[in-house]
Amino acid sequence: MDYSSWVDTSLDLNISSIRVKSEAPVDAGRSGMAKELKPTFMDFQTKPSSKEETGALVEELNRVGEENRKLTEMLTVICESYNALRGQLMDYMSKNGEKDRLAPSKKRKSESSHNNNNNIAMNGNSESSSTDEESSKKPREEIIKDKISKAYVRTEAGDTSLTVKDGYQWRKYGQKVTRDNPCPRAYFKCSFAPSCPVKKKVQRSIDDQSVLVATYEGRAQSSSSVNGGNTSNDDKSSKPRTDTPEVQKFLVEQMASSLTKDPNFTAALVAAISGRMFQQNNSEKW
DNA sequence: CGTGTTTGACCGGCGC
DNA sequence: GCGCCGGTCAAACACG
Repeated sequence: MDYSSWVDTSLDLNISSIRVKSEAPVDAGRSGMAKELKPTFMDFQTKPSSKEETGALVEELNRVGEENRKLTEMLTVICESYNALRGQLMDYMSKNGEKDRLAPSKKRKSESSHNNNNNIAMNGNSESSSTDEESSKKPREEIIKDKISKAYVRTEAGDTSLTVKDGYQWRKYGQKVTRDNPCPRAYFKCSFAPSCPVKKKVQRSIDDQSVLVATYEGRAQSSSSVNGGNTSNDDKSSKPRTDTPEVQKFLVEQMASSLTKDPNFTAALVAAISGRMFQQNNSEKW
């Protein structure tokens, strides 16, 4: 999936002060970043007084703080957009789910009945799939509460691991070869909190083995854990409390954490900031 | 040494 | 009741 096509990665950050020291003209058409940064570097060669230095550091601190604040705001917006998009997707899936439910299933009786129960209980929210083979031995009330959704993740060729990077922490507790798929199925528990009931199953698609099918089960308990791994199991009747500031903050922190750990994101961020600096330098000059 | 993974054993539901 | 099957447990192991 190409996320770059979804999100405009150009950052409107407050980085203008970075270029304050760079007064030397730069040939934007021909010079690269190394050339461009050279005047800034040279300026640091001249020794400022300690007062000036402190002022510069304070200014830098303020600038970084402002960047941090803007990034946080951006993440909040992204989070909200994500939730809105997910809602639309769920609506769409629920419409399609109606059709799927009418189709007869070759699965075992308990599984098909269970799926129907879930579809009803979840307002058609589960990602309906003819290959859905969820089985549950949970008490009735848990079945009603639990949500099941699927995610399809394409992996690189040669990647034999059953790891789906979804930004959450999982602990593998089992692996099993199932009857209808020669590829082993891995079982994960949410490791965010010991009491978190969310589980995940990951198995390669029997049709396309480069695709991992991740099945999310259950939902985080609202009291004991804020949101450990409930990635997409909410529905209209029981939306996650993303509207509370605490959860908003937690979600933002989670996303920031997972993003900053991603080298691709940091590289993109650096590129975006560099590009922005480059642009602003040019626009100031011209 | 703490944490996460692996893997065989075990358990419970279901069909026959 | 028995066997099959999916799911879970927990001891052993690997790793940083």
